[in-house]
Amino acid sequence: MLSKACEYGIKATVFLAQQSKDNKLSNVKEIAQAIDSPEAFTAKVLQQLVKSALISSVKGVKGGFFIEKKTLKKLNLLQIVTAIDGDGLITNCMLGLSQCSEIDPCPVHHQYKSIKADIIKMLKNSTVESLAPGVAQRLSFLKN
Amino acid sequence: MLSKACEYGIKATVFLAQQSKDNKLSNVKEIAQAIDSPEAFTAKVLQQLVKSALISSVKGVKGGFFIEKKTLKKLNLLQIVTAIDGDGLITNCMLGLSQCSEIDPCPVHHQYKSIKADIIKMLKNSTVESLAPGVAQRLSFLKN
DNA sequence: TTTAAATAGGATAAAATTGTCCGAATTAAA
DNA sequence: TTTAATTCGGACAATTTTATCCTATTTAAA
Repeated sequence: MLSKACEYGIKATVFLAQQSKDNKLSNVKEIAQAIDSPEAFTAKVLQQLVKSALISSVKGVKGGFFIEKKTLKKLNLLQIVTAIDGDGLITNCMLGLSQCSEIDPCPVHHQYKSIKADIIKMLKNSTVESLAPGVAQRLSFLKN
Repeated sequence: MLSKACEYGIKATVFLAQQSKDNKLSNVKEIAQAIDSPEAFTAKVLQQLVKSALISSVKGVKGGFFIEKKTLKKLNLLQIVTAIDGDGLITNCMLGLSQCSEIDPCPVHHQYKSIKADIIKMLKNSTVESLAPGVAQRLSFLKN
């Protein structure tokens, strides 16, 4: 469903949402530890998210990553997924047909349509701000 | 969501369901053409499905693949997905946590739960026998 | 001004997935 | 009985994804 890069990206961003509420910066090492991910690979993913302007970074000593207050209000998982994995989740046919549509559907097009809509709705409704408190209160987890 | 191998496996099986109703065998070349897939790779997938006993094969001249009448009645997409991709779709957490459960959930566990259930239900309800007629009548397609 | 901590970015490596090739075994038909 | 069409199985190759490493750049603080 989601690539590893995307999984890390989501977890990192939810972690950052937590920290950013307290105006804290987090560096790659802290983030990778918090979400139990490979440090260097996570760094690449974070760079991608910075380039996509979903998160922000400060270079140099005492630098790190954070999410702008303004961004925090609106940032949802669909934005992260799209930034990292592209829009395949939205556009791809379940059976991989390059042209699968209402008119020329694959055999499961109609059944899959509503599921895909639910996935997108779920991702869009999941703002990182709404997910962060659960993690802070240890009601949900970013690692085992 | 599904691997390429799995996509080919599903399409091949739906095609075979069609042919098997007329007691026709199909060889790899025919199948690969019908579903627009790489021949040698498709052969591997078909071998996997034979080993899993979801489809059958006849070796030698005039040989090929087919689905037993008995099997045809019950064969659904979940069986094919599980045979090729394993049970990851059923067991995996959306964020890749190795231990994600009702008690120790990831941040999207509860939201994803019902979607996952819908996907599984959809796959289980999609028997190849139910999908084949649409393809035969050109109401749905296995390739563009 | 020097040092050290941090992000940025490029090159490379490892692993997984996707895809190809070839020879062995099987079997219908010439 | 030979031939040719076919599945089967192993080895290999290409591509993509995942992951690591190293150097450059930035910048706060000693």
